[in-house]
Amino acid sequence: MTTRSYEQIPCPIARSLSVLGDQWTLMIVRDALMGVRRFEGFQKSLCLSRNLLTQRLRHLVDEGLLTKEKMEGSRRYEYCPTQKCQDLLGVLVMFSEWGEQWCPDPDGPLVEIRHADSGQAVGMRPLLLDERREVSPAEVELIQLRENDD
Amino acid sequence: MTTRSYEQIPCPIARSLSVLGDQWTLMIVRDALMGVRRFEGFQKSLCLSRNLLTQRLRHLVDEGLLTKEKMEGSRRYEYCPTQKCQDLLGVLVMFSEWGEQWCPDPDGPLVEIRHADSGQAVGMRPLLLDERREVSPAEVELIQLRENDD
DNA sequence: TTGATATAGTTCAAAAAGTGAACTAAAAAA
DNA sequence: TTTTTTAGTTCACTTTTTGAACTATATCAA
Repeated sequence: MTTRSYEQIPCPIARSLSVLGDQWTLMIVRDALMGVRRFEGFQKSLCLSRNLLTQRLRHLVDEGLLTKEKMEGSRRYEYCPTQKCQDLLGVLVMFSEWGEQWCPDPDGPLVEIRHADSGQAVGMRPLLLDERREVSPAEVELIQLRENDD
Repeated sequence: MTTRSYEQIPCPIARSLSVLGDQWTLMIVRDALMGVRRFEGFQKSLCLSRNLLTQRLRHLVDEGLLTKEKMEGSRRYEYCPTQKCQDLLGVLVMFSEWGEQWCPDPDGPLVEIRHADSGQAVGMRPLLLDERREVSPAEVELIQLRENDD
């Protein structure tokens, strides 16, 4: 299902996409990071077929992005995002920024990225990691260090 | 092909993924941003079937992420990333950072994100947009403003 | 100019994956 | 206790993807 040819390509982007790069996984992660916890919640939010949802949730649990935990005071389970999953927030924020810019919703933004404490607007911006100084996205390069030797 | 049920979900992440969220599109974008320009280049780099590559390149041209341009001094064409495509660099950087952190390559990083002028390491970090101040990713929230009413 | 090779696709059959609807079993609510 | 909700499973059907072979230009080399 989510194990592709490009899993072999020695590149962190390829490795990420071999875990996340199918049609539904990132949408499930999105829901999980917005607070959805249960099977029916994901299914109603995304309208994907129930057997696929079963597969995808299992995949996310196997990959350590969700844990299936017994709910307190109940015998039912809920799917909780792990740190590995929460660390995808930046990816989703970038998708959101790109979507707002290049395929805007006529009714205005639906999702907001905010600073939890202050409620201020937050964006992901390129920063020189040692100086902690912001630079223009146009000055950022993606460079492949070695050749893929397979 | 890349037109999904969640295209209807009024969310910029969903809209982005309805354009980019299939198995190969983001890998083609990755290649394009690393300098690949031609059909055989993408095909050899990614080892995807040629007919799918044809479809995906057409899709990317239709969506305005690549242009098919005549090469100077030749009658052949090349696929060049547009600004819309270059604006996906931040998405790829986030995938790369996540991949390095959570599925590291035993042989060390293969892709580097650098400041073009100085060669310094760059990362995408959450910034309060008005103050231009960096905040912790843990303090960033993704909030859905309205309900999806379909 | 000719022949060889490289490039950019197309075509098609087989395999894999996704969809949608119906069904099941346990848990929770009335 | 009966009903409803939840969390799946099953299965037939459709769509996508794969892989291999084929085609038609374009470029190169002699």
